[in-house]
Amino acid sequence: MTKKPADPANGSAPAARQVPMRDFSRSLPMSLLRAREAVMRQFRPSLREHGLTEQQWRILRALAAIEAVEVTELARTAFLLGPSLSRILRDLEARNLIERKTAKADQRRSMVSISKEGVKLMASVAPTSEAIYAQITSRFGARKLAELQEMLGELEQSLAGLGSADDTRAEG
Amino acid sequence: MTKKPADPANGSAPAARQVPMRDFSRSLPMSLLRAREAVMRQFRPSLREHGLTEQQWRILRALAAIEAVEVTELARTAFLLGPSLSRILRDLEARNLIERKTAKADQRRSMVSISKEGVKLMASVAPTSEAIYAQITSRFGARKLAELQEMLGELEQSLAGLGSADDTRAEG
DNA sequence: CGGAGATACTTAACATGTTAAGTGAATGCG
DNA sequence: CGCATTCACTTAACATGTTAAGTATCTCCG
Repeated sequence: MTKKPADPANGSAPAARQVPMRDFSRSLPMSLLRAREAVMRQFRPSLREHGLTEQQWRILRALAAIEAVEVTELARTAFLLGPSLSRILRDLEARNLIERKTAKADQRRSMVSISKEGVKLMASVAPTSEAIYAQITSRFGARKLAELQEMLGELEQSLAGLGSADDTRAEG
Repeated sequence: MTKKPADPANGSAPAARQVPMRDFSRSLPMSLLRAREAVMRQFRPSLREHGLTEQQWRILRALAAIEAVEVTELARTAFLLGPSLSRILRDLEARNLIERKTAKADQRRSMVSISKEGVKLMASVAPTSEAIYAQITSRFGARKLAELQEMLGELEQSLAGLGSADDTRAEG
């Protein structure tokens, strides 16, 4: 902030092209990000109408399939970090969409389950969500979709255990 | 919050399995999220050592290839929303990693470029970054990687123009 | 020329991502 | 038993994602 030259013809001219790298727009992380965004863009409006975020929806879906889970396992299932999950559960509980009980055997654990209201909300969202998914499948092709997911799974596998030894994140 | 029953044998018992849906852990968004996370986990530690976040690194890389860009085009290139970019540019400018000049012809536009310091930082990060990318490529297979990215691109294409007509997001 | 509308950002507000630290409860071991 | 360690979460702090609103500038048409 010492100076703010308005004259383009001086020493502070852009220092571009000095660090050759791959075209980052074609990097794997970018490809994955763009693809995921393209997919999520289809779902967000519908979720939004029901007052749900993508992550809240993930949690409800994870809970709908089971009786109750510990927070830690829910984090693994919904692929959320502990702190995010903690906040979201607090909000979902305030909205009476989920219920929490401390485990009898281990006072540290808290068992989370979906409430009747939560089930009702899910029931109202699920049809649209399934329809959108079906449309995506039909657009892209069911076979190609299966192939893609197969490759994504392989990618995940091939990188498992490469990062730092301590995986803070939720992964099976 | 009217009641908080501790007794499991009552009407508030978990209401699971009442909304049949696909196993969400196998949904496309989750597959993409997990795959991307597996990839990014490889890069984050290195970036972190250099005091950069993933997004800051994207911006620097986008800037390294050109003389200067408008903020809006940079958003498109780095695939960031305007508000995110606005904040990050403020911080990167404070750290003297980028420079900004108001465009002469149009006072609304601001031209962004990487600074000499920014170039130096990039030069110190790039080797590790490239090495990690090479390792990922080798682990997964160069051919498969190309295939995967091809499919991701096709997925993106097949969904283009499906969402709401007004695409706020940065996309070509 | 002048003001309505469009543009290019920026700010604001709220939710999540990410890492580190904190808290209370369980475990293991001397 | 006593206490250090581990465990299951929660809080805190900072950065980004996401949508809406605000600001300054520019365009264009009457």
